Amino acid sequence: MNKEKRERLEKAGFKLGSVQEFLQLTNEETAYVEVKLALAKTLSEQRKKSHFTQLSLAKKIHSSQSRVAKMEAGDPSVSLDLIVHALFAMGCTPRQLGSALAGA
Amino acid sequence: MNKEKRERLEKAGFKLGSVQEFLQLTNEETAYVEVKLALAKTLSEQRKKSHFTQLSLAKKIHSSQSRVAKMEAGDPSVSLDLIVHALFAMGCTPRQLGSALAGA
DNA sequence: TCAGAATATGTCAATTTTGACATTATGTCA
DNA sequence: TGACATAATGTCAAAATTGACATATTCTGA
Repeated sequence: MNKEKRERLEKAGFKLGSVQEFLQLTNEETAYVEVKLALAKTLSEQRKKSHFTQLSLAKKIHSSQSRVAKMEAGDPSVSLDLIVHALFAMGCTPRQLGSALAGA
Repeated sequence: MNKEKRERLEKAGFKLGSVQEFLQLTNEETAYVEVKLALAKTLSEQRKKSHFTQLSLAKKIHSSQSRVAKMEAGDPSVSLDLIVHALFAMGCTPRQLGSALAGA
């Protein structure tokens, strides 16, 4: 959108900048959540494939069963870092992470 | 390795479990760092491609120039979450993240 | 060579994430 | 059914991450 059109619209009362920003933020947030959920799902699958319980995985990465449950649920309180660490502990390769993300 | 062999080796003084654990932890850490650096590099490239300065990117994601510099350096004090958020702000798709990781 | 823009580095209070724990829910098998 | 393993949910103090700031360094034209 060019400057003139923006100025016309904003003069007409449209808070266009902030709407755009809002939409962009929600899109970013959507993408972030999708990535988190894709990794969470991969972790759950990989853990079961490796015949680990949430508790045994927790021990392996020096965490707790409840936190592993939250990882696999994609809970807002867990970081991507934690999920990624867990995935590597379950034997995933960076390439596998890449595949998981491609499907997000 | 089976239980008997492990017990023989441990009786002989090998702290096998912990050595294995140590090696595994360092491998996990290596993979994690590789992933972080791959994303950091992608962010730096994508930012330049989008003609943003570290400062303008910082504004866009409500962060600061210094933190963006640390993101692009893969500094230990920045989380994957922050880098991923920045990547999405620069217009990356989850699929692009996947490609970046595949090359890690 | 200089000035200004861009980037890097160090620090810190405030916010967020963490492991741990308690408890509840859901399977699962005899 | 009931005992037991596994998984889900809520809470919280401790630990890690964050934006902000100050400052230093590097880059880039003129």
